[in-house]
Amino acid sequence: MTQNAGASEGLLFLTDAQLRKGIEAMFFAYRGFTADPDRILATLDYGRAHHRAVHFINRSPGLTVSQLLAILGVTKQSLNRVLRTLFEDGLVEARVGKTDKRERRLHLTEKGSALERSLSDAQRARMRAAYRAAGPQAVQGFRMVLEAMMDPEMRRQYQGLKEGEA
Amino acid sequence: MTQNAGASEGLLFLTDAQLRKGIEAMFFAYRGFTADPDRILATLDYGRAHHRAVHFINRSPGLTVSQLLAILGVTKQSLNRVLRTLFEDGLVEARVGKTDKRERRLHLTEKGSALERSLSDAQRARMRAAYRAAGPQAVQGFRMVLEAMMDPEMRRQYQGLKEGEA
DNA sequence: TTGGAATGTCAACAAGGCTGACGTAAGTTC
DNA sequence: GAACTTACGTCAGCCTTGTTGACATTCCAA
Repeated sequence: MTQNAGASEGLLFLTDAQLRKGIEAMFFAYRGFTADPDRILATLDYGRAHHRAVHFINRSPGLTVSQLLAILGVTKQSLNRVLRTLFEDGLVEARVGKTDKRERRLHLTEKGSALERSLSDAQRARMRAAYRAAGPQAVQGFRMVLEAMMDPEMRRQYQGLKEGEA
Repeated sequence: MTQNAGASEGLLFLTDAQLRKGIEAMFFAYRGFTADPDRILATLDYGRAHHRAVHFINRSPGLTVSQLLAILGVTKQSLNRVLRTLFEDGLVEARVGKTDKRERRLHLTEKGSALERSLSDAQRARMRAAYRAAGPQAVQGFRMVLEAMMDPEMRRQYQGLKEGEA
């Protein structure tokens, strides 16, 4: 079991135990991944749903409600509840679409941007630390495996902004 | 901002855009990660909470309620709701501790094992596919980054069964 | 003009978190 | 042996975030 590598191709290490280890790694790491933003959000009476909305509005300013819906994969009723509080609290504003007036283009206000920054700063700090600890090689692999794990539709969303600036 | 790489050591690639890409990778990949079990669970009227419980009971048969509590990081009331249905449905059984009779050692029944297998088969299949697509190198890195992303306490849980067989 | 798309909204419900309070059995300590 | 603590369960109530179903409005497009 120790190192029965070198079998054929590169499928060697795919024992059930190895795979289970990967599964648990996802589980525990995701907890860490959300822990810092969660702490900030809790003090502000927001939840992860707000975080996600703010994140993607920041990523793609001017996106429409239905685009956001597709990214988040929730029902419009669910999203609307969240968006409403973000409007009310002045974190997000909606501008009527120029060509199609039915659309509501979503943008962060200054206040919304500030929250987004504080959340993503925290999350980036952890990500940065993990990257540093693991090294450049590892980061490549990390991204490759995660990308391969996505549903094709989500992979498209992920690559949407592509290497826009990455 | 474009490519101010090559700075010092290996921190070169840690632009905010790169980090954000990593953050989104986690988000979208986690969705894929849970998608297959979720589908199975839905048909059985169970949820992720049940999955998690079953997973860790399978991993460490005979663990106590408080150990499970520590791993899952939820309140006992919350866990109990889930455990109760698992008892009622005959998926999990509790045996009184030998040395300490206050403890309830948790075990999967045959039925519980069957569910666990069906869930983890699905999840492993996806993990296996992702690993294959990404290659051996990548898997190493994937695990390293995830591990570095965990809270120390969780990392201990993760390493608890350590390379028990991995 | 008519159908469908984009959006919002009301209502009701469920899962799965949480807190607080209380109870019981069984170890542990003095 | 009394008193404290631990392991666990339970009742009650609350919150967030997801769901379905139904219905209304506005506007684009054929």
